[in-house]
Amino acid sequence: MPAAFPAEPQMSATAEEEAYRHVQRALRFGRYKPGDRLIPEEIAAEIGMSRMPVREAFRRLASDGLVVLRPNRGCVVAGLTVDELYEIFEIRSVLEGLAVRLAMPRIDEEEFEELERLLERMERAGQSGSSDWVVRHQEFHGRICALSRRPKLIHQISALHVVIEPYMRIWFDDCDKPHSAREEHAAVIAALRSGDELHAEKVMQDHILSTAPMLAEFVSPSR
Amino acid sequence: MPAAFPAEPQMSATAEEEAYRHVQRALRFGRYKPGDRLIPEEIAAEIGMSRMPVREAFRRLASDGLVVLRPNRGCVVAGLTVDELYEIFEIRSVLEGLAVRLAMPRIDEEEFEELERLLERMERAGQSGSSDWVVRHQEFHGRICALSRRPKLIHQISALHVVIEPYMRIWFDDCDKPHSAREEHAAVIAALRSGDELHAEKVMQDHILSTAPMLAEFVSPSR
DNA sequence: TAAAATATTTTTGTATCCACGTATTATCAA
DNA sequence: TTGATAATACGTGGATACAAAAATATTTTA
Repeated sequence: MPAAFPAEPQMSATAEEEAYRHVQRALRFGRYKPGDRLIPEEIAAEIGMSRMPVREAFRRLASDGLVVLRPNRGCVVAGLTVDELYEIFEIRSVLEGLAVRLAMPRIDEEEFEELERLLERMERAGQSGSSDWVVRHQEFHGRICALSRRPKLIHQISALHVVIEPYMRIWFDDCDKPHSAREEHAAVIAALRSGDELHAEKVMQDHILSTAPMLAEFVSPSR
Repeated sequence: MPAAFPAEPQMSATAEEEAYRHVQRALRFGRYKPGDRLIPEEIAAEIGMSRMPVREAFRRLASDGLVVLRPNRGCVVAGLTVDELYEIFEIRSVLEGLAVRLAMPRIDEEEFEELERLLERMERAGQSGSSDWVVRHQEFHGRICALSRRPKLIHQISALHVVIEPYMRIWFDDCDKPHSAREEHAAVIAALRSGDELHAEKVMQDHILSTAPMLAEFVSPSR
């Protein structure tokens, strides 16, 4: 089974890794809000370790764009402006488009059925209103990306999904109807089945770009 | 003047920043080779600081893919396999293609002339055989990306250029003839001038993908 | 009331210490 | 000799205490 996202839980080897996962998780689920200050001491105490590994984790989180580190001013939860959100969706559109193009030639029937199962799960999560939908949605996109067998590509796309996850949650909670997502994603599968790589790439690009405006209302006006 | 890469030198505010720049620079210029171990103590002594900021810098460098951090085994200079190199070029092709597409509508005559000047500089650096060519080449691509006015996009592309820089240097040193680069880059400018966004995007994509195979011979067989 | 001076809190970095994993070397048996 | 194994040196990951510098908050002064 190729690498996919969301990343499956994994025993954390080092303290830094634990701190990284801990804070990332909190950010993904929106436990910290944009602008919140993250105090190394507090977080260290929370997980039961010293400042050092937490500070190291901050560097990685900053690199991921989840957090902003300003000299002598500490660590603050990053918020996205509307422009930044659009930019991320533009980037996602070409990266996931590429993933689709590369994945296409090697998808077999079994994998198509897997994708359809994932679509089903996403649909069910959506109807039950649980914000599990966001995870299922990531799972669906992650599965397709995984089929490209491009580790770096998968990693980059995954990182972008993490950044937008909090906004996806707010969005989904606010408009709980399963909206047009079902058809859009079904169309992606259909395009994959078509055998036309460039067409499938385009469909994925359009799908991603079409969701950006819907989300845009829910970004924090911060920054 | 919009942000571009290579990043212009900047007073390092923190020790971590200094360590980060120091090691990144060494890696870009190939002072450390893939597989080399980086010992925090040594590097700290080299710059005149303690281990902590160096360790933090390592996390960022690892996040950039310049270095591999394995638990209890420390920090090792990352090397690219041929597959990874190709993957990076695939990613570059769609990201820089996107940058071109977005930049196109807002390029004015002045900026075209600037690009032509940069092309000229690159050409001269190539003829003089100085490995300055690599920097000029980055400058050219960086300028075009900058015109897209997408900070995150620029940042991501820049990070990829840093990763491939050592290989570009080896490549250039080994085949010092100015090869077909001149025409390729002139074609990019021409495509930008054409006013056809999708065509320009395609030209940039093809340009980038065409250089990958030439470089592929020079990747370390390490990993 | 506004500006200046002072105190406080945070952040950043240093120095030092220790437990533990890894790698290397030396030792010993086949 | 050669291969396995034990001893050792080294580096890593982490803790902790401390100092300097910067930012922030508070008080004093004009």
